[in-house]
Amino acid sequence: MTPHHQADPAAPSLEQARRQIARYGLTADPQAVLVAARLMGAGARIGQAGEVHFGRFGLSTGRYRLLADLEDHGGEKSPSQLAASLGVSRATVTGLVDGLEREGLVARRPSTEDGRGNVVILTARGADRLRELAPEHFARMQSMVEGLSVEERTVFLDLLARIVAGIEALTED
Amino acid sequence: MTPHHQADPAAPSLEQARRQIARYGLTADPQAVLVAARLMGAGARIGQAGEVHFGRFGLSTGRYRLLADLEDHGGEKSPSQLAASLGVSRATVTGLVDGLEREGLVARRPSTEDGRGNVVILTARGADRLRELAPEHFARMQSMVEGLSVEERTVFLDLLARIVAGIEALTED
DNA sequence: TATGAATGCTTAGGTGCCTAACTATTTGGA
DNA sequence: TCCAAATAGTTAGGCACCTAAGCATTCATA
Repeated sequence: MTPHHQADPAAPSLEQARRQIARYGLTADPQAVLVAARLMGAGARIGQAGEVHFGRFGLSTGRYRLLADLEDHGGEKSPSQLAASLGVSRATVTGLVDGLEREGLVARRPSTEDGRGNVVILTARGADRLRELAPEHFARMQSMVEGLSVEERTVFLDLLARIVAGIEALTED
Repeated sequence: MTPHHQADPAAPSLEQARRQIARYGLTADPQAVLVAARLMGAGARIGQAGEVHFGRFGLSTGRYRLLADLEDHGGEKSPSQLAASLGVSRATVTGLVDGLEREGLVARRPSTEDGRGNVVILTARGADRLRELAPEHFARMQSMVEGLSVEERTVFLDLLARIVAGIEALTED
């Protein structure tokens, strides 16, 4: 490793934050900005790693979440409900269901109660897929946070929740 | 708020984690799995919020990062260098530069040293854009983490770095 | 010196996510 | 009762990201 090796793009330095703030004569706290920047970088990293992880099982993060949510609800749910519980738009659910249906992991049935509505059901093949990936999935999830003790994980959960609550500062107004 | 209001999709519960693990007779630690799941959810949330945030200034997260990186290096850098420091593929840089060039925020010039290479330069318009968005950008970044004290932020940075180091557990092998 | 390997960038095609607009159906109020 | 508003789902178009494959140019070496 040379003294000038490439810095981790997900981990901007405090110096960098200080420099950026100074350039425009602002008064923001460099440490606070650094935390925000690191979190954004970590978020991107985690997202990409998640796609690789679920890709092993022929799924994506979105498709896995839809499948798991379906299983958690007796294997049957409307697209609108799925959109609400996954926190994505209905259009995204349409796309996810299209892909999962193509692979036979879910199926669409017209709703018996509402002529406008559909119901997405988990097929046997879909349930199988979830069962097959579970051991490796949970093992890897667990090893990801193995660098922290139980106490540290508790602290982390608390701090993370409080920052997540602050995310709306980015979007509000 | 009703007693059965929709749970935050980014915040799965410990109960949910326990249930999923139990369903397949596994022995994973529910708390560890919860931390991993919450982090993945937070990552997605932050990513979306970032797009909204930068969208205010006619940019995206990727385009902002490219612009800021360019400014940090004297306003001139090759696509390959940009890809390395942003942590994305060269193909992605091509797309980002295409968009930024269309809006006149950067320009492409052939490299004088390497006939194969380009140099991306920050235009005056691009530097203006960065200067205009800086006050609001840093203010919002700061408010995002305002729920934490300085000491808590330090702890958070440490814990986050150690979990980020564990991300490769999701991808390795 | 000539040629194959490495490098720089773009293109093509895929996925996920979004918003906005469109169709079909249901619901509710004048 | 009837018609407008709300709701369910899809489609269309956009952006960011990826990998793989394609050119062009430069480098290294036989």
